[in-house]
Amino acid sequence: MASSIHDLARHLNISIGTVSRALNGRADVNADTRQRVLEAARALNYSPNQSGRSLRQGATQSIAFMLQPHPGDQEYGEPFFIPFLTGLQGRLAESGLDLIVVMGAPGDYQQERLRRVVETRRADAVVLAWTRREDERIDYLTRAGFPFATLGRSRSGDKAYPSLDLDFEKAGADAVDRLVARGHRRIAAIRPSLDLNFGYLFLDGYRKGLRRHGIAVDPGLIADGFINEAGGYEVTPRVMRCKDPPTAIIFNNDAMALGGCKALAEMGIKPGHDMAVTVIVDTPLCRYFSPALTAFRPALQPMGRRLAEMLLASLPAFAGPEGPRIMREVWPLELIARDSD
Amino acid sequence: MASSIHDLARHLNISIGTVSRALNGRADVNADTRQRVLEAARALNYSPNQSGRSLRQGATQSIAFMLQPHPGDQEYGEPFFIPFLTGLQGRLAESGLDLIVVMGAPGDYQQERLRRVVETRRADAVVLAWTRREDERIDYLTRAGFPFATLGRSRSGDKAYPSLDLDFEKAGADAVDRLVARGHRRIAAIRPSLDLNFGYLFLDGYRKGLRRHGIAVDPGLIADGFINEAGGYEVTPRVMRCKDPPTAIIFNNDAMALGGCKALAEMGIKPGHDMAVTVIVDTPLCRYFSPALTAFRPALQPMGRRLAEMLLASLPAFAGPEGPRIMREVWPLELIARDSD
DNA sequence: CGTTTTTCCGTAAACGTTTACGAGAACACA
DNA sequence: TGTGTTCTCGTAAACGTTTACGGAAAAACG
Repeated sequence: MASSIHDLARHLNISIGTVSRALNGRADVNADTRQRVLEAARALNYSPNQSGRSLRQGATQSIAFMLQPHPGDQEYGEPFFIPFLTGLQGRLAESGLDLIVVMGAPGDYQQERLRRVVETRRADAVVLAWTRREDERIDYLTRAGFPFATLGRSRSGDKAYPSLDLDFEKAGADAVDRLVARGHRRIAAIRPSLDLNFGYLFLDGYRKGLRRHGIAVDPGLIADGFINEAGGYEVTPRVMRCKDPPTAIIFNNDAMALGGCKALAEMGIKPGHDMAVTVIVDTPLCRYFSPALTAFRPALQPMGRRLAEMLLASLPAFAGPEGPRIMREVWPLELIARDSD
Repeated sequence: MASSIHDLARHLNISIGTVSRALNGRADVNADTRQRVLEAARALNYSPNQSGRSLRQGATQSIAFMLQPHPGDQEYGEPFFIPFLTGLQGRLAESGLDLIVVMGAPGDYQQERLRRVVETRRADAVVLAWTRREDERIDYLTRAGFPFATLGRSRSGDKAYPSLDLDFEKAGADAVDRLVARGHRRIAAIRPSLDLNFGYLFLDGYRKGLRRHGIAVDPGLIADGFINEAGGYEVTPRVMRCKDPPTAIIFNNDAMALGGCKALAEMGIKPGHDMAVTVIVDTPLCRYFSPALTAFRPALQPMGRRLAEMLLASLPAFAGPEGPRIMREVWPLELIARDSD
């Protein structure tokens, strides 16, 4: 079934070396022979065996994205990543690279899968998401000298890898600004309890926003919960039990916001009416929820493209004339005002 | 960086053949030597180079899932697949197989990507979703003799591949039953316009359901639209312009339902009040939409596991003692009654 | 002790590529 | 014609594995 370069060579009565050179566009092959080789390749439906090629070249021509379902995602997962991956794959394909998405089991946080990908050299580089403040994966990859890029930052000092993140800090501050402008002074912040770095960035922005308006930060208005609906449901009552309860809540995650709204509803509090609700990363759920939730939206597909470019620029084999470059970018989130605040 | 089997052999002063046999658990190696090999492998942090192994064995130990963003999915994608993939990967991992998700560009319908995966032998089998009634991918894979399984059926007669599908026919009929029981006689059906097979199955069930109750099928109550929100928005008014308009609509897709509800709202029609709305495949959007949409829910994660099992059973290298078996299953959808009907 | 069997291991080929090297032929130039 | 250069191609090694084969040593058996 599989036609190899040997079949091609035999069919054309030339050596496999010449066939390979012709196929790979090397200079030292007669224009006429190259033509014949290309035609024969088409005719015999030849395409190079990736294993053979990878083995010889020491490169797999593919980039791995580590996709990690959160333990809570029993029924449906993150719609977040699909457009990001679409952008990523689009740019990678332009450079002849395949994108493979490596799934891990929920909750094992990728260490095992990641090691497997790296050690068996299944990909030439990896892309990580859900970066944590202290990220073992980043440490591991740096130690192993394996190329990677991240969607999101970590706290780690060394900046030896490309990364693209959203400006959660600014979004947090902007959300506060907006709420203050609408008359709120008691503003709560609810974020994921995991070590996810964006949770810290968000909180920094939230605090900065409050300070800008001379509002004291009340620890009673800040709460952490598991990053899903149940987490939001569980933790929202906590800030409501504050002696001086909030009139507005900023949720750092859409699922948590939905859980929070459910809790509020059970307390007889109506979002958009008795309580202003803002969520930091917009998803379709925010748009369709009732009331539609005011949210900050990322440009996912362009981000995917951009991170691919940054990764490529950091790889010697793909970097331009100036050689490998490491870039870090922070992209803005766009406020989508809706009905919940 | 990468320690090879040669390093191991040199370090232990034995031949690479023995090392390989020890690692692969073959019988003809001394228990003592095996022990030493395993320890050394641990110590030197050895793991086999996948390219070398694949080349020699002619198998990559990985299964590809073709993930295809629809052209309409600009901002967010299908949350549908993540739990399915979680189940799939979980079962595959138990057999030592990696799951790689191959992304394609939106709209090219996988032909190119699929060919690439198959011809460069990047995976040992593939899993397809979004099966069409006449599916070129299935034809191609059958012709190429490449192992695969599908989530969904196609019309094609030969059943030489494992497939798992949802019982859209029964769901369509059940939806009609339920609506009739609630007093509706004018029931519309809106489904995707692409050749997606589930659209046909759904419509068959819908018709069967109507007939069961002696209701004539009115072509004016059936409409096709693009499988996204815009499609639902565009096509819903069409059935409303029917001379005897429907009092209920069954949508074959969540996004189309949301677009349809938007169109209804603009006509001053309130789902759950002036119009019963049912959607065939439930997603979180259905749950959070207002009114919450009555929907039929699939058991995605178990389906993923099961399809993995079926695929494995069809592969000679993994089939049990009875040899390769081809299975086809159709799973029920569970009715989740909510507020929209 | 001789013979057969078993246990264990080394040798080497093979998987499908790419590529360094060298060599023959053609060509240019004097 | 002799020499140097350029084109073009074949040869063979290498990438890291697995595995068929054979052989030496040990064990079993008479």
